[in-house]
Amino acid sequence: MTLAKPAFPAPDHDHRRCTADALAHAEAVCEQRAQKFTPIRRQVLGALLSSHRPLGAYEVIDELAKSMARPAPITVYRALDFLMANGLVHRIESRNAYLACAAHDHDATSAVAFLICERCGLVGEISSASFAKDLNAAARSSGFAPKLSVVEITGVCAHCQKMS
Amino acid sequence: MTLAKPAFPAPDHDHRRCTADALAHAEAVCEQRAQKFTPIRRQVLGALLSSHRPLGAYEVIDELAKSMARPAPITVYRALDFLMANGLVHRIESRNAYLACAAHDHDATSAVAFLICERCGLVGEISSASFAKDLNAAARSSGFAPKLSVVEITGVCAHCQKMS
DNA sequence: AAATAATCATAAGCTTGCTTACTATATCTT
DNA sequence: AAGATATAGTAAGCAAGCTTATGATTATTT
Repeated sequence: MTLAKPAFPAPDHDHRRCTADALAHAEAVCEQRAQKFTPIRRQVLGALLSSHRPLGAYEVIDELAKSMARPAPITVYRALDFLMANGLVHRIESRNAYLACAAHDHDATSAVAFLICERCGLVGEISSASFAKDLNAAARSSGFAPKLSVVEITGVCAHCQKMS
Repeated sequence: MTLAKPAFPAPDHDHRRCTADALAHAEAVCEQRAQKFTPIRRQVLGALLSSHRPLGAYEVIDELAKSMARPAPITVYRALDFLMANGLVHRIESRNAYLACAAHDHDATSAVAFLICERCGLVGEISSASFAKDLNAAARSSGFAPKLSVVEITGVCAHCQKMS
């Protein structure tokens, strides 16, 4: 069992830096692929990066409205589509919400599992090659050819456990 | 790796019986818990059992409308809540849809993974103790206390693979 | 029989997620 | 400079998921 990262956003982490890193990473990815990291795209990613919580599309709109003219839904959806296509944003299916990708290293193909804290709402990513293998093996054993896996685990994060 | 069941609904399975079994099981569960298996609850479960596809709430309404006065959304939601609370129906988060539980044997706590065929739309359940263990272990290794896992795997079922 | 609790019906409405259609602007290519 | 392409803005709207509020029924308890 090999875990990629500490996974869950610690309450005392350097969020300033974490945001800056993510934006820098996004820039790098876009440049590398000759994709344009336009102002709205940057702003939408910025909105998502402002917390480690998944935001619904309308929450993103609200967030952006604080610093610019309220964007139309379509504008935000286009940006979200772009960011997802480039692996910079994940969609959390169980919430119909979007989350800035925190793991700047996982390849697009490997399965990612999300840890969603039901207390604070923060979400961590774990990308364990081992459970993905097991999962796919279990699926295949009944003749099923797996493509895309959604793994979302709700529970209580380490920090919130201490608080109780 | 121990699989509980063949998992995916075969195209030629005895659906008549499969429906009857599920209804009988629901009746038994409700009686055992002194819960009332009322007509609407039965009908909603029946609607879901009519296919092995997850149905949205409004699809359930449409289905029921065929054999009775069109029920209001609230009526269906109440029945769905009841059925889910008693483990007779699952919610497929990635589809905002509901599925009659096909595995009448898994305990409420054990993780269930859904196999969703993107061709025929049918959904199978696998309840593998082994991957659940791995999943939980991976989560716990970062101090996270997992409660509810959503595992939804999209792909192509054995039957649809043969058809291509 | 009366009171309590559970269930269901009726009616209305809100929110969110997402789309279609069209125009304008910027960027890149030739 | 002209045309093509990608991106974004404007305006409008739809559909689905779900809720609130209230009153009627039915069952259960006392």
